[in-house]
Amino acid sequence: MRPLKIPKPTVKRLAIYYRCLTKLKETGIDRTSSKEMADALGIKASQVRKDLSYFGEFGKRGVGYDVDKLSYKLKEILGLKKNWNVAIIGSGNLGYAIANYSGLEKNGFKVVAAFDIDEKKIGRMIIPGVTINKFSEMSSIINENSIEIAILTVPAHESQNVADALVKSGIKGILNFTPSSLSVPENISVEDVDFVISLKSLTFEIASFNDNE
Amino acid sequence: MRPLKIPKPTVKRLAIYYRCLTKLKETGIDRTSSKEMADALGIKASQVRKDLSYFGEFGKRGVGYDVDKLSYKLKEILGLKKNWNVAIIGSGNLGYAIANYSGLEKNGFKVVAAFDIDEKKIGRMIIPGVTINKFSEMSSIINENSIEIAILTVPAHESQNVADALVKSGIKGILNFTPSSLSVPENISVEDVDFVISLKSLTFEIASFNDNE
DNA sequence: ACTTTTTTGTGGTATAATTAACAATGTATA
DNA sequence: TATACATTGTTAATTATACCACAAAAAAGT
Repeated sequence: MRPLKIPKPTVKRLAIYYRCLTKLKETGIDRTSSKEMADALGIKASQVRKDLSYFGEFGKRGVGYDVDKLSYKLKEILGLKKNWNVAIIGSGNLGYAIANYSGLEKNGFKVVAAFDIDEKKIGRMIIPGVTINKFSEMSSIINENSIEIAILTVPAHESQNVADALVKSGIKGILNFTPSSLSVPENISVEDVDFVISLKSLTFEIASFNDNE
Repeated sequence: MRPLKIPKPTVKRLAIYYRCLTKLKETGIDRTSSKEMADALGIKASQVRKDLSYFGEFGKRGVGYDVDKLSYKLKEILGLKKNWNVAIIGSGNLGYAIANYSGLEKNGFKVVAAFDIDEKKIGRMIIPGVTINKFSEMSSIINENSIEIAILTVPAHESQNVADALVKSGIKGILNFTPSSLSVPENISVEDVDFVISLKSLTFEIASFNDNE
């Protein structure tokens, strides 16, 4: 039982600290400080310490943090001590690209199933060893493979229906690449990844910068 | 010259309202309200009104908003009245998937150039009519085609170097798909899209939910 | 042993974002 | 025309997040 309410931005940063520590480890550095990490990430040292303080005391005053130890703690906090089986729902270009992204395996996420509605794609492999299945088999395959996370890359107009089916199949979290706001029960987590929205934030900033010069 | 400081979350939501209005338009609805939009998006009506109020008065009291008019206003605010030329930097799976994503063209973003370091890829087409070029040609091609936005999908260890080159080439904004915090001059906008971080937010939530039950 | 330097963890403060509340305004209708 | 209802724009209140400042602790130097 952990502290009840952790700010969302804090969670995102914890994942970023974890990545930062992994990089330090690779570089052979085994001790760091809140300042060093903060500078590398373009944030304030106090922010780093505050974020960590929600979960315990991981450093030594006057010294800093042991890279290995802090890294392990964050791994634990983020739920990354186990490997996660994920399914790709919608095996178009984007689904394919994500399934083949090396960062997934490297971070403990294993693509163990893929689905599509297109008859032509059924039976093909999305990554070596993982064939694309029909939606009708989704529920059973998700259960048989203990898949807890779905990566949703279907067309927008199908997203809510598919999400409903996923929830019924017992999925715990959805990484939503579709441009729809999904409604799901409150015990199901959804994370939206919407790069068109990000592009438009970009155009807003570029356009207003020009306006203001 | 517009109101100086608009909250970042507001900008993101403006883009979401714009999409919501586009959908309403397609459905043939020509009038809406802050409540209707808010409910569709799972937020509060007062949030919608507050966000819009930074830019003017677009509705009629007692009545609501004209879908067409508000949609046009948001298009204007977001800098979407013009079409934007974008370049794909790094033509791997992800770059390919993004270049071929129909949502880009639909929203006024045109992929007019692509780049890669891999000799085998140079000369191939990333989308019909757009061939992949060497990095060495980046600067001239960006200038000749008035490209203001770069979509960065190179491997992490190259991202800062490439970003520096992009800035030198006169790019205005970078959509950063790499897991690095880029440092750029303050007149350059960067938007990070990092779905591994989002995945880890998911595992955090799923794991802590289990802990707390 | 004492002083200086470093850096953490944290309580309090400042800033930012969201939400509520309501007067102002427009529509519908009896 | 008067009354009830709907919905905006905006100010005020609340909540959330980020930042600062400093005591506590550890190490290093004198």
